[in-house]
Amino acid sequence: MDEQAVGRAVAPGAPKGRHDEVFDLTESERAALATIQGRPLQLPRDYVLKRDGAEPTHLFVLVEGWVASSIAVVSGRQQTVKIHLPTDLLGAPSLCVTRTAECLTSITPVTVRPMSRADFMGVLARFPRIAAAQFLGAQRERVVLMEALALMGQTDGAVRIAGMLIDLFDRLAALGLAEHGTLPLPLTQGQIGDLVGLSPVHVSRKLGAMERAGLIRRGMRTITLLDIGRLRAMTGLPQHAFVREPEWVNFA
Amino acid sequence: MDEQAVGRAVAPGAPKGRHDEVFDLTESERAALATIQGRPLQLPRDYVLKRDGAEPTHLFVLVEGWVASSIAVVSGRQQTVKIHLPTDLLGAPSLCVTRTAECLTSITPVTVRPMSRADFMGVLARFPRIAAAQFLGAQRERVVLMEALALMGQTDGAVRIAGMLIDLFDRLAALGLAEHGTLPLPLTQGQIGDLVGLSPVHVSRKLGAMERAGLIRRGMRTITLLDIGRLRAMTGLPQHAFVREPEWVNFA
DNA sequence: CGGAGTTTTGAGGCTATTCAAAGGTCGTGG
DNA sequence: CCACGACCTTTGAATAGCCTCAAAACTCCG
Repeated sequence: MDEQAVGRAVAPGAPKGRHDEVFDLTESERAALATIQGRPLQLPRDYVLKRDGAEPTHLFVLVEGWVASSIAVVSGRQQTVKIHLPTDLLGAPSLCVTRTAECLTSITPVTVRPMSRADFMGVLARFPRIAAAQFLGAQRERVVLMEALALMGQTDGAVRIAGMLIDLFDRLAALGLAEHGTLPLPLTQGQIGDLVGLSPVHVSRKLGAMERAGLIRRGMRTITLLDIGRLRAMTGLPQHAFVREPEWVNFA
Repeated sequence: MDEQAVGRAVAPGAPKGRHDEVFDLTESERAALATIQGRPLQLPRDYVLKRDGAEPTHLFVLVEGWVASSIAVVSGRQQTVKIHLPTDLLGAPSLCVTRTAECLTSITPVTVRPMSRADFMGVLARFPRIAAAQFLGAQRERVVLMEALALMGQTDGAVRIAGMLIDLFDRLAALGLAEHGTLPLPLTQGQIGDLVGLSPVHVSRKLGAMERAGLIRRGMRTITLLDIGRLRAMTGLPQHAFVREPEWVNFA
């Protein structure tokens, strides 16, 4: 029933992206989102897009590459709370505070398009469907964070690594960037440690053990999940179906 | 310049609450939120308001009492991801999924008002300021979760307990329910363990050590923070100022 | 007063950490 | 093109933090 969608042309200035996740947007909605985005910016690896403590004047749309969002705690340690992938909106959590809560750092070379917070909120005010989609998108991020917190608090290192791999696999697969269980993994073991709350040394040990157990196979900056079902079962978390065009949302 | 607000009467059906956190709402906005809420429901302690896996057909506004939101992981363990306090909106994260992600359980006897998700989304569609406020409120929850995740992943048990106490204190103080560092704490040590990712036994040891160190004093179902500054410094996290009536949000 | 649930304390074991050093990989400059 | 240096990964050994099991003391409520 959706066959014609396959060949549907996408207007050049208004690409289909994360904003269409909940509702199929109209041309004018898509155009509004496109016009408030600045020119694409290319940035090298390990570039700090936004330092925590700064004033959150604008957001970014991630076009290409990976970006880590992290929070510094006591004694020089930091937790990476999210790996952002292409089409993600960067910096939204800090809209609610006067000084940025998270530090955004590129993991790979990246392309981003900046967007002023005033322009973004203006679009939300004028387009109720976009506002609803962004509200539900923020709730989705809450669910992801809640489950990450559950793994961090209640499970051991191997399970947390499994959870991270499953999360990245699902999101990359949705972007068409992971096939047959193989995904790019441009993270050092230290960066994986920041993500799952382990020391680099222990990440090395656990990855080695998981490879010997036949759960994964490691390549150069890639990793293959050999038993996705078993990795998912290790976490004990459900695989969520996210809402699309819910019938309980109506716009007069 | 806001003097007259002090004596402003509040319409009985439309109390000032969490929804006014970002913007001072108009009477019609407040009325719209009030009319979609069902009759107050009184529920006993340890009552499951919403089991994870169910269909998320409605939300609750918490009027009175404490409610835990938790997620079950492998092997019978569960992580409490948030303690909800009066005026909180319950169940919003699950709006984005087809089966509820979190389990809501009352910690104390509670009063809640149910609200259908369709009615709630209808109000968001009709009132852009409410939609913007809810969007920013969801981002605020993201920041709170990100910081909880950072503590869970990177710090030891004493720091995580300190973070939990500071969070509860700040939120209870904003409600006028904590004075001079003393707050009600109707949680068992097992429930605290679910919240900070420790066993009940270890919670007991750490609380004892913190009391001996002069950081806290324990009463019957209350706790007194004797050195809030030091407890806050232990976490290494900033004390956020959340936005109120930001000048970068305009409604035509 | 009795009983269920909660808190405290002790002992032993497991997970993960730190420190340390060796081996690999990659990019860069000679 | 090779050699070097920086960074990353792996492995070992000793230690710290937390868990489980277990039992005793306490609290609260019926």
